[in-house]
Amino acid sequence: MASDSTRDLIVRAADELFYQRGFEKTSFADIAEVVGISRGNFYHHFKAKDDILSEVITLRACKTKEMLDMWTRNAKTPADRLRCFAQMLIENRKNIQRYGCPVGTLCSELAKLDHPSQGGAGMIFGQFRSWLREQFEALGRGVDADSLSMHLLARSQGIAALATAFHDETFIRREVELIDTWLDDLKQAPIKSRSRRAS
Amino acid sequence: MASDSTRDLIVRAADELFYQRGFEKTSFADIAEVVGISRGNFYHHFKAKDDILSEVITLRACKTKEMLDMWTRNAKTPADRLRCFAQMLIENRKNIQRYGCPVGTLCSELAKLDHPSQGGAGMIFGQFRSWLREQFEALGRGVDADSLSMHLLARSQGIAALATAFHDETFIRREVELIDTWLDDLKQAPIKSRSRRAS
DNA sequence: GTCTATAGACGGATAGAC
DNA sequence: GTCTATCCGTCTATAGAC
Repeated sequence: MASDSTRDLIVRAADELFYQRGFEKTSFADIAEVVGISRGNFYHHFKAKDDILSEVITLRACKTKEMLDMWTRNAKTPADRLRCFAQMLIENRKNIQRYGCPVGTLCSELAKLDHPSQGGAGMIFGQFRSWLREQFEALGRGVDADSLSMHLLARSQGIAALATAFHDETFIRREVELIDTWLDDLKQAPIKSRSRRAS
Repeated sequence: MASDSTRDLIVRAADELFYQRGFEKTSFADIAEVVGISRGNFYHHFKAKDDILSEVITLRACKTKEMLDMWTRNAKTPADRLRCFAQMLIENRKNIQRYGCPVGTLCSELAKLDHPSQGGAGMIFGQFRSWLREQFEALGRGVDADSLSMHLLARSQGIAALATAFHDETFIRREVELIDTWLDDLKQAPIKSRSRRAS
């Protein structure tokens, strides 16, 4: 994975550029310039731009798995693991304010392009969704674990979106704190997430 | 605003295409084809693509104002008005699942392009933010009205982002119901939004 | 004659593909 | 390195209103 082959260098450079400039806006020349190879050399490794995108998605899926595994190892309780997820927003706050969430913005762009790799990008969301669901299940939320997972995932996406628009770091910290509070309340309160409306 | 002048036809067509395909991907030829005019004709009305974007943002700001005014008129209580906002996600669910939130995706794209109109697009978020804050203030939340406004705005953005990725209409409805419940709880509970961590 | 709307052709630049 | 397609932006020409 951390190989230094030209092919891997291309994928890693494309990964970064797709995030910072978007898929459509990133040209072969941009990637070649970063890697330090000629454009002609390119088609020796990838015959089309879409092929690079596929590999970038695979790379991101691998990095996501590594991160989730690390959280699973380092944090001992499900609640702490969920807090790791929320904390990610603070750790990556600079990039999020500039470029948004790497997964969310890629999915959004590919959706508008109606690109074949839409589903692949969405699977990275699926990785988070499954991992979060496992944590909520371990927290004794067997019934609505998936709903809670999607809810938390959505909150993180919303925070990223507004952080990009308003460039407000305080907002990120405040919302992450709200998530932590929500997780605390979740442990005490019984099943409450859906149900009941006052009307 | 609802004029049929060629200029307005261009702006309205661009508005739709920017939403569906993205700003970068939409070409003059695309817009001209929809409007039914020649490309050469274009530059009599707009001398650059960025000028169209500016007008599209202005148009969207106007439409947003009209919508907010309508909610203010039609719903009598602040709580009902806030529910109108959440309900918007359900009403626009089809388009949201396909293209995401018009405001969020435009802001995200312009941020990656580092486009001069970034701020203009962000101002549409600002319209929602101000209007929501007014409702929370009217609800007796003078202190944290802006935080609550940003929180609700973020939730709506997160819902839109995941709805696009997973194409799940049930998820949208469930999350909107959660927002309604949250609004109900807000009326009863005193100031609770920030504060207190267990740790 | 002047002004405006429209059309179409041209050129420079760039991107993707080979 | 080249080839082709596309796109942005400019230029010129035409037609009608006033």
